[in-house]
Amino acid sequence: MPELPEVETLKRELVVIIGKKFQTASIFSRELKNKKIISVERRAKILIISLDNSEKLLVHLKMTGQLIYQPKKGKMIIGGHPEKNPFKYTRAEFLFTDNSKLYFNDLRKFGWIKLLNKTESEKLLNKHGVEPLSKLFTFQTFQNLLQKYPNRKLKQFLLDQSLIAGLGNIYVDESCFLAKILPTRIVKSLTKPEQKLLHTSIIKILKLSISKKGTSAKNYVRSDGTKGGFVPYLNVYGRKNEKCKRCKTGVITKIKFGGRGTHFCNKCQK
DNA sequence: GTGTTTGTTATCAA
DNA sequence: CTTGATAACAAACA
Repeated sequence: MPELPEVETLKRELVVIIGKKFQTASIFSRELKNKKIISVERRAKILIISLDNSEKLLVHLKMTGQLIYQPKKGKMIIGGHPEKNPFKYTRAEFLFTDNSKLYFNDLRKFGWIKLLNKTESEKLLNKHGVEPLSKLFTFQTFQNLLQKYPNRKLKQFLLDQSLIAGLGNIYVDESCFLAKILPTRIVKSLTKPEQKLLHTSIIKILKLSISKKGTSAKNYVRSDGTKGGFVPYLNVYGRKNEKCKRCKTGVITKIKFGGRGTHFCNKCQK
């Protein structure tokens, strides 16, 4: 599930396409032809590819999207295996004038690519809340948000993209684990030390995952098709019935909560 | 055939 | 206004 660290990884890897010019494209072909890419950025879980005419390609991978860059003579390795070309689930492909390519694959078709002008893209991006890795995400900011929605369940609060941008199911569960707080808690029940710990835990877990190039739990892969390296560092997600790495006595419990798979240690998260 | 997986939006209800 | 629940989208997998 591409969340902030996964999209951030792609953003950093895709600096290679900055300066390239579109030769052909399977979507928006007329609009993109001969346009040059001037930047690649990220906001929330959205990748932003800016063009030299102030329009932007916005990419959301949703659950199973992939963005794969193929250098001129590069070989494609997907999930450790050489992949047939073209991919089975390619939804769009872009050819640059130097014959390198960018593929957008998406098995479940929830992902999207939009070509928007400045106003439209700003409107869409501004719906999102604070970037948790920006310096705007201070403890004060976090506390103000918590106070604004006292009756929400913690997990629903953290998943709300309009409040804090970029957390998804994996990193919400992992952040709560680090902070030793149950995701099922009501926001207003958090003590100030818990709020503080949760705030730093969110930042810590996101940074750590980015340093490992994200979590390849299912379909997510890096821009060269290889997997991210964060799975061994997961403490709760995908570890149902396994022993807690921290307290060594608890068991990772998985429940359905707010319609989502929710993981926590039944001993050391309170 | 059934349930599960999840990001986001829409819709309805209390 | 807040919150919560459900469906919708879609396809694979157990």
